[in-house]
Amino acid sequence: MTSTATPAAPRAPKLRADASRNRERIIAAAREVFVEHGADAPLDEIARRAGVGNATLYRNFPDRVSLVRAVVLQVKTRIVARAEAALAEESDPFEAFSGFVHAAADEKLGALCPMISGRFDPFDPELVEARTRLESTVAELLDRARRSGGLRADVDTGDVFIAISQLTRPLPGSHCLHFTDFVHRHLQLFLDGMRAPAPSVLPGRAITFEDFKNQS
Amino acid sequence: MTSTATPAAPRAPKLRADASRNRERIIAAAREVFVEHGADAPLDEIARRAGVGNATLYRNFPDRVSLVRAVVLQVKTRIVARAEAALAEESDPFEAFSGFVHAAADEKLGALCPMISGRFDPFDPELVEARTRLESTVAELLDRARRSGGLRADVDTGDVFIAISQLTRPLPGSHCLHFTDFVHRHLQLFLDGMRAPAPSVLPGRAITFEDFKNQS
Amino acid sequence: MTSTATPAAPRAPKLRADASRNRERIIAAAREVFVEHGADAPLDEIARRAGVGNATLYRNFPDRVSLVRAVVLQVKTRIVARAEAALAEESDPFEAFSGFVHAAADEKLGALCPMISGRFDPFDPELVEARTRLESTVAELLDRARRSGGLRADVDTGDVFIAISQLTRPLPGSHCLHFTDFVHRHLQLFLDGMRAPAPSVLPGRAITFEDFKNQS
Amino acid sequence: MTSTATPAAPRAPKLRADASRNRERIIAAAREVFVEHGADAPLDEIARRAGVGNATLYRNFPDRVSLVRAVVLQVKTRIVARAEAALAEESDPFEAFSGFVHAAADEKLGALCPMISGRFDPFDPELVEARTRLESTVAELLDRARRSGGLRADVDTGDVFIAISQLTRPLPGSHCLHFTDFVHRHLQLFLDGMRAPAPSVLPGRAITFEDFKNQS
DNA sequence: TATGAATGAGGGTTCATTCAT
DNA sequence: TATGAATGAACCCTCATTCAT
Repeated sequence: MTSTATPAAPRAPKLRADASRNRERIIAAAREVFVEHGADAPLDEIARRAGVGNATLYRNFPDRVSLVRAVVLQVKTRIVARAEAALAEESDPFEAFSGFVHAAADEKLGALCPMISGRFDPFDPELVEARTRLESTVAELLDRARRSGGLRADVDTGDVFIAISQLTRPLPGSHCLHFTDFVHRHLQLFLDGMRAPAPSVLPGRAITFEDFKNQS
Repeated sequence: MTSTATPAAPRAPKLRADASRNRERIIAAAREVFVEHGADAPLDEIARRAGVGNATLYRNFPDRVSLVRAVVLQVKTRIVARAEAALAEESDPFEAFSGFVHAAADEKLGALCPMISGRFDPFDPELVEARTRLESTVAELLDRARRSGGLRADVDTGDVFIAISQLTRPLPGSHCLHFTDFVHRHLQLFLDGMRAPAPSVLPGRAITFEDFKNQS
Repeated sequence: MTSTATPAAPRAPKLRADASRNRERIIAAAREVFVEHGADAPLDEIARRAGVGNATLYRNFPDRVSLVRAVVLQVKTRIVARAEAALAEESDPFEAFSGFVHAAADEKLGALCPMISGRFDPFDPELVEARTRLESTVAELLDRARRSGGLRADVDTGDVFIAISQLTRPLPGSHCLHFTDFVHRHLQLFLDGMRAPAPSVLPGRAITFEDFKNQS
Repeated sequence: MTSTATPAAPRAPKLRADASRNRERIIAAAREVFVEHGADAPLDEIARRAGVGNATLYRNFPDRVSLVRAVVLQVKTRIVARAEAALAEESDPFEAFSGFVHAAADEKLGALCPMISGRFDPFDPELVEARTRLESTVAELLDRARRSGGLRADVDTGDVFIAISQLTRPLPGSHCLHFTDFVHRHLQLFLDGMRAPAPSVLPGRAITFEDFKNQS
């Protein structure tokens, strides 16, 4: 499904079939390992799990940041797809938004959060594009939900993503895998807090992607 | 004599004045560094920031776990104090609870979350006592809020602490210190989601401390 | 191809030429350093003397025990060769045995003695095989010498190896390298004590390899 | 028994009773620990076992060498006593000598051997005196045995002490405490090899204390 | 190109020794 | 004087990264 038309690497000039396969396997392994062992996981472990030599990993991703970038990009792309699917739904706008949030959580966005410290290039075209698409799509979801009267007025896209990122981050000793149950439970509480009418005044102001532009 | 003045270490048998001072400075430094760099931060950095040699740190805390334990205990103790203060308030029960949550966030509870992986001894008397006091106090806060009609019925103490822990965890490249603004904003959204009447059905069941007893 | 030339490592699956060379150099350096500074000698010193980085040593021998194992195996193998050569001799059986003991001493068996504390896996196939071959060959040497009337009846293989090990251990500040002279002198005294007829009754019972099976 | 007239510290000007007791306890603990854990044993362990603070140990013995010196001196003194007792015996001269060797082994002389690397001052009066008394006493034992026709002519005091030292050194993983059985067995073989008439020609020449004067 | 091996820098920990009470 | 605490140097080991096949 993902491998046929990988939007993650649209500008790579001409990758041989096996090289491209290697690249994908490394990204997949990296995602797994990052989720399991955290962002400081040994790169050798990733290479091993991808079934390639460590030097192959370095050929594809000269440093850790560029590997993280690739993983982040892939996740972002998948989340955009989730958002677009939610937009296409016929259901109640708040429910569509709510469904998207739960779906995005399943992409383990939170697990990636600790990796962003690598300070990406803020002008990286691919990342900028992914972020832009993500923000506009989610903004549209929010707009609809707000107009339908389901969503309180004082929240914005940044609030949504911070909540998803934080509430889905794996707990440290997370061998407790039933932790997944917690996640959707608390996301739901957060979503309930976003419903109109607002029962309280929020401190600060609505957060947008502008507010953490340098972060991803 | 000296021990009564520092409620954080009431059981120290007989510690020399300077040693006790060092111990406190190490814990303080550890807390800072753990919050900034995570639980895997170099112990040498902690020692350096505390102004002691690294071996002094090891004398006081033979391994990383025991240092983390000390920090966790200190934070837990402080949060208990916050909870008790909230109980003593005269205000609306939900507001008291809400105020406690915001106050607890200021203790950087979230920063401790990544440390729990060290697998403490589940029967450690001091930790057990701190946890027990914490749970019972917060349970009382929740009960009052629930009885007053302010709090929805399907949440419990564990839900509160997971939310606080997760929402207050520092973002990775947290040079953005105005991130603190985010925290209270999203805690407030979460709190709003906990109000009665419940607008949705939560997945799973109410979480209590039992559900992560082995974790802290 | 390369493996046949080095009988010391006949089981290496496929080792690159330079890697194999490094491995041998590390073992050689380890043997030197162990003999000089004892089994607790810094591994960094061994790496330095072998002319490789310390991490290379760790790649080849993940822990100290595995390095010691390699050295022990090499020495054992060489001593077996000495024993077999002695068996092949035409001379008087006691002289053949005696010659073997002096030859084994030159392999610095004694220097290995302090290393056995590392507690090897008692079922390690290669070590077991080396020990078995060694014991059977030396038992044969002893048998012949005993049958020829040269050797007293109340000693066995274990007695021989303990004596060799102990009497050839380097003295602490062994800058006195003429110490080697001592060694053969005292081995000879010990050998003279093993001659028939026995002038005294030995305490305890004859020692075999069974008696320190767990030791090597 | 030993504490009443300690010849080990005859020149200490005026030691307070408790200070003197501390000194003795440290030496005793050091001997124990050296025998058990080797010559590199942590000094803190020795202090702990002696029931004193580590700084007290340093006050009495400014560095490791001086502590070792004290232990060696004590052991030498005790062995001299053994030799003098053997001289006083009425029995067959070779048996008297033989009995002394076994008795000296019980003083764990071998365990001290690894410690001598600390390079003592060769002119240290106390050490010189102990060595001189030891050598002359043992030389007398040897002379008598030689004259009685029991001892071969080509061995001397140094040969005896090297053999004792080496054969009584603890084997590395020496949790095997029945190892003690080995010791006397192999000492006996060595002694049998020293009997007259000599069945072989020894390499080198007879060793005296002169040959390792710098060693102890 | 892909690989396994080599490397050096850095963190964790221990211990001999010195300092302050 | 005797003590517990502090210190820094040394060692073990891991891992990101580079090199040679």
